[in-house]
Amino acid sequence: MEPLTIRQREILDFIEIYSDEHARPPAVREIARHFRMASPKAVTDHLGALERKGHLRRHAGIARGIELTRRSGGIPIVGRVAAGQPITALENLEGSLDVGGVFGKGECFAVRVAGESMKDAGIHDGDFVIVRKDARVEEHQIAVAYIDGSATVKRFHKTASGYRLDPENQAFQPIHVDETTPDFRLAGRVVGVIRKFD
Amino acid sequence: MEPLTIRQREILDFIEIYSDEHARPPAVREIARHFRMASPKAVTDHLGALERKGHLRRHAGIARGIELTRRSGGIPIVGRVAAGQPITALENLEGSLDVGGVFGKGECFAVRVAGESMKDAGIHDGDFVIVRKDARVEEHQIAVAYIDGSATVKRFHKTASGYRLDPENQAFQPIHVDETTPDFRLAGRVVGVIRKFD
DNA sequence: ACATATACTATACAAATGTATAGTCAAATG
DNA sequence: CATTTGACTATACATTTGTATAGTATATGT
Repeated sequence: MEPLTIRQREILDFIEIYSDEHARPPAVREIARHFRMASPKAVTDHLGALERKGHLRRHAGIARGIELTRRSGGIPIVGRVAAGQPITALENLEGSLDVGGVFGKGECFAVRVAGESMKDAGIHDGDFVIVRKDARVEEHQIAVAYIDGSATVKRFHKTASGYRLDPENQAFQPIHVDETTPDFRLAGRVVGVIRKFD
Repeated sequence: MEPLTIRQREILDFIEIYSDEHARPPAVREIARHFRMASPKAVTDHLGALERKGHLRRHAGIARGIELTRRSGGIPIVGRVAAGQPITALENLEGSLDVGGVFGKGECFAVRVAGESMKDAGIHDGDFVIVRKDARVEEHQIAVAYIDGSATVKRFHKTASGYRLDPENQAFQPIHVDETTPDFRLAGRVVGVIRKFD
């Protein structure tokens, strides 16, 4: 997707925040007022660029006819991850979860948990963990890591030689990560859990 | 809260559905068109009534200035429940949880769990359980019940003399409910759990 | 040097939209 | 039976709002 200019980013952010706060999109002149622009044309030029780059759709003639294309269907659910593919590869998508704003505004995705290796943290087989890509993972926080083609949920620690990924279940062993570990990457921090009954 | 007439309910429903589908509220004349009304005044009369009854707020002079008061912040969070008060009494509200559409469209609320009596079901202290008021509670499902002024999360069973509410933790005892139990009521079925980290 | 894109100002116009006045009809209410 | 309320029609008006034309200035790439 074509990159945004700084100004376009600012305006897109404003539209998102305004939409959240007011439950309706802003009017062209409200955007202009916020950025102290003297002419509505300045805004429509930006809206045209943002529409061309695929970030929003405009409905001609109707008041506040700005429709954001992202946020429309919730966050993607990532399932089992095939070797070598990035964790958010479209091939792995199993649907989406409309979680509203519970888990903040960062870019999130959900992973369906397989197995009971985190049961003492209250994370069970079939649960969805919500992962924030932009959040830094600090010592002792729960994270999703990507090791040699498969995703795993574990508690994160730094060690002398690299990292240690602790399960929360005595029946499982910690995973030690160092320079020799093939294809290790942190996907993001776990910011929540969702379980659905029936 | 003052009850709505059939027509007012229809119009409120339309505004909610339209807002979901378009990510903006409808215009007065769009509502009129949908209901084949010849005058916008018919709609503003209804909007006035809906505003008076607390279901929406209008912002004078601005296009599509209808703000729904319910869905504006997600589902309500109910905390500790004082004796004799209904579980959704305004006095008990501790905020709200914007859960989007994950748990369906029925009327939901969230209860913050206190204690570990359901830990074997993966429901822990501090978790939010999502309760659907309109869902029937069947044998062996998890439900929120309201007993003599306090809310509790338990697994539900019918017995010869009434009901049994089972904890999912051996350290706790089942609760037996019969005709002598004061003020027993099922609040709704638990359709999900949410846990937030940090 | 020239074309192109970004980022605007200034002004104008028409359509979309909120709101109001005046009145009708029927059902509910005291 | 008079009054109120709900649910409208018909019409009008002012504001809000999207959109367009014309033009300026700056930076970027060819």
